[in-house]
Amino acid sequence: MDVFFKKIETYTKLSAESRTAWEAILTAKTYKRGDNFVTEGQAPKKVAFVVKGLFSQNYVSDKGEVVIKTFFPEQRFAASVSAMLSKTPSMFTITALEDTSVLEYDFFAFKKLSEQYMDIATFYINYMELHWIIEKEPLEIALRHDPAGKRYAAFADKFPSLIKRLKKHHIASYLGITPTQLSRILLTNK
Amino acid sequence: MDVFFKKIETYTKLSAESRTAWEAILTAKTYKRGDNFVTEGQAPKKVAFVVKGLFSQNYVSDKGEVVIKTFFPEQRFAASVSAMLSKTPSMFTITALEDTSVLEYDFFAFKKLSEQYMDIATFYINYMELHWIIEKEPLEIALRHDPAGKRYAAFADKFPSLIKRLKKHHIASYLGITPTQLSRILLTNK
DNA sequence: CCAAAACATTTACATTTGTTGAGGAATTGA
DNA sequence: TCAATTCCTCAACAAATGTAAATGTTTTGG
Repeated sequence: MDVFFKKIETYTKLSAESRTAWEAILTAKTYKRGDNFVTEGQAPKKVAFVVKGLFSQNYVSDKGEVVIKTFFPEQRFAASVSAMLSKTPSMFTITALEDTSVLEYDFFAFKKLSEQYMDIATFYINYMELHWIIEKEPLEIALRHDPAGKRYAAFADKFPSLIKRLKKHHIASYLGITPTQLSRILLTNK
Repeated sequence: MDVFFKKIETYTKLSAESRTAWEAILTAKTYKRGDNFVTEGQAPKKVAFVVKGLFSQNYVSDKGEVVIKTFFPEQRFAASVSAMLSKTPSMFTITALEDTSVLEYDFFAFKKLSEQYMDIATFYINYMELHWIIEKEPLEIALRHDPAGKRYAAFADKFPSLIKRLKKHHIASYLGITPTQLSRILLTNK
């Protein structure tokens, strides 16, 4: 539990009441490797803070190709946010790539807290600013402009430890290329 | 001015005080086609609500290739957000593709208002949720997975009026392809 | 209105990436 | 442990996209 609020406070300081209120909606859970936290087609309601382990958020095309959008390692908040916000079935599945223990909470309960406690609203704003804006802007350019080799180098540079934990085909799926192409890239960079 | 607050209220209802406070930091300005609202390398501070006209936000690579990340037509809020948030030089330029009239305000003055007035914080949250999460999630998948022809079709489908206003090379730049390739795609789809 | 600049298309060739299928290595779960 | 499964790499060929250069059209600013 401490690790949770310690992480929260990297976004903004929390009052004691806010902490207590948030604590009240937290539940500890574990997911075995291969388990889904969110399943495509269902309307999700929960956010999972990853204490230990690793989730991926992925889309499966009609042809069965898997495209990974994001990895959620330790201390990240995993959720299919746009599905919750629009209360529609999720286009993504969130899967445990490793045995994963989390602290879960109901997103709408959280939203209510954010309307009640200004510091929780501030957390939410700061979280979105960092992870949905600051981190995504360069990525959007790279996806349009950079060849996969360059995107791999950038990913490896930013998340060296993740690279070691991931299967190659997961990395390929995140880069939007086939395992074949990733093999070629790794050959070239050797 | 009315069109501004009318748009705001599509995100959340605003109290009279909030409106007055926000109104106080608004300035009307115009940009001729080709003018920059934000220039790469500078630390921007302002947000521009587009009343009439069209901006593009683009990145220029070291080789001089232009990659367009977003278009800001009427009633959108144009800004290089991550540069402002992190108070670093912008990696993007925001340019007027047409003669454009805007209502500008200082982003940090706005942030202060959002800490003071809960309804302005709610606007900011709702705005980010819609434009940075709900709209971006499918795009991120498409950029990784869909060939340019399919991305063109999706763009044309979602913004039919924009397609007519834009030069082909701007559309190509938004899709992350060359004008040559866009020509081929348009040939095929004919 | 007109000359200059910007834009769009096409062709030929190069590069990147995808597809399919095969073989061997690593991993896993009973 | 060990058989089954999953994973990785590689080869050969196919498709998508990039590059460069030529040409004709459109737009634009004076």
